[in-house]
Amino acid sequence: MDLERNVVLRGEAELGERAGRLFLACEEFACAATDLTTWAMPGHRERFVAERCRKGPKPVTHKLYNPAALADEESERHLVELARAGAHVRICTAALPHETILIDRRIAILAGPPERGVREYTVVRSPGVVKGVVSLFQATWDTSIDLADYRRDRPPALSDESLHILRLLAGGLKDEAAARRLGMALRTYRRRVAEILTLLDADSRFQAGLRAHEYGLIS
Amino acid sequence: MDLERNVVLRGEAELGERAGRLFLACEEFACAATDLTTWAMPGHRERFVAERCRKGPKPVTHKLYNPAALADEESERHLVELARAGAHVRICTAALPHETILIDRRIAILAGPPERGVREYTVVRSPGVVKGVVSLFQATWDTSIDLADYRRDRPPALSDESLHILRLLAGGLKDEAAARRLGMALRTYRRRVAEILTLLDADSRFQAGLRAHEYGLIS
DNA sequence: GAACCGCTGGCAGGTTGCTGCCACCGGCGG
DNA sequence: CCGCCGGTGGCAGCAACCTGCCAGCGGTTC
Repeated sequence: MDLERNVVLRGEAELGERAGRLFLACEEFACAATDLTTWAMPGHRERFVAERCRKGPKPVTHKLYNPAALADEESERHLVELARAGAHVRICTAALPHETILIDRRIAILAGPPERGVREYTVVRSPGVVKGVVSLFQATWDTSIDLADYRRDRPPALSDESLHILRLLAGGLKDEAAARRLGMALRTYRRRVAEILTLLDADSRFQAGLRAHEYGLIS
Repeated sequence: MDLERNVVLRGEAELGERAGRLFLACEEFACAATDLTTWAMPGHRERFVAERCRKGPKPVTHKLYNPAALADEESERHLVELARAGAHVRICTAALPHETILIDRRIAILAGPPERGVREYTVVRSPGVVKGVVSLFQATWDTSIDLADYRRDRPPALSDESLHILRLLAGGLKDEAAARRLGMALRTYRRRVAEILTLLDADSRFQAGLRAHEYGLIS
């Protein structure tokens, strides 16, 4: 294979099909993106993740995002769970110039702007180019801040529903009563509570109450 | 019996023996005191309370205390539990001139200053005197503030141990681990936590965490 | 010393909270 | 139409937490 020949893929579907296998058997994985929608690949990503879990040891993973990646509750929780699963996650306040994936420091995938709704992805193997991209990534990484540190100072973005649940918890309601109040099943309510605990980095409900007030989410 | 003849009792023991039965079968009970030590009657009070419970309906109870009555954790918890049991409790910021008990608006017991460690109690039945005392009590009561309102604005007085427990809870430790850390049994630890919840007026640990931070008891 | 008292801690049985599993449903794309 | 996917909710089993009961222990009083 000609390392100097770049391959251009159009759309996430093609990216998933043609480059998917690259994600499976790698030892080092790095990516940079403004938010989580970039590499979403609906219907593909989940399968990759599941398959990679089965395969063996997780790759060392570095993920770099703009603050937009934790603008809403769901995204933020996703990041937190990534970090909890062992990935290194950092937040970069400067706009990320080009969304990028790096695999084993050998392959780079650069995303272009969307054209007529479809984005182009360029797969680069050229050692010279990849080395340059890696070093740029590294520089950006070094000046970025760890997710945990970044999150420590600011309250998580919570949906109205989550805030409502916090108020019910603050009112001392049992799960049973609170769920009824919200017109949802007990199971779902507890799911919500668990998600909130995750966002608040709380190991117990006591801690959650503490943090909630600390962040001014209640009063 | 000559209603105008006052009876003077010396010491709490004599008070308990001679006046104890008065507490048992009353419908209305009111008392005013600076703190909880006043009418402690160690060894007697418990029996009265237990017996009165067995007897029948609780009397309507009004208790008036100085802020000193919630200076320490144990006293405050006692007041909270009184209130929870149905007693009306108010806090009077002015010094209570004379510690007083009123029974069914018919009998007044006034406590004098201690003499050689022993206090004198005067049991008054004179309708004129009692009426006057009742109206004075009523006036003081009216200008005093309900326990719940009084407590709402200020943090409860917590012992060092309780604060330590709060820190452990804030650290997200499980009861098991926290108890071990404190070198106490699980049962005792949970007792402590329950006591703290009572003082914080919390129905759940979430609420407790909230209040703890609200009162600035953590950071 | 004996009786008493408050506190402790073990135990047991209950409630509440947590979570993995799976069936179901509604929306969406093919 | 079908299949897929994300979200929901029932269920079951477990973990955590809550409490009443009681025996034991050390300190106080008589």
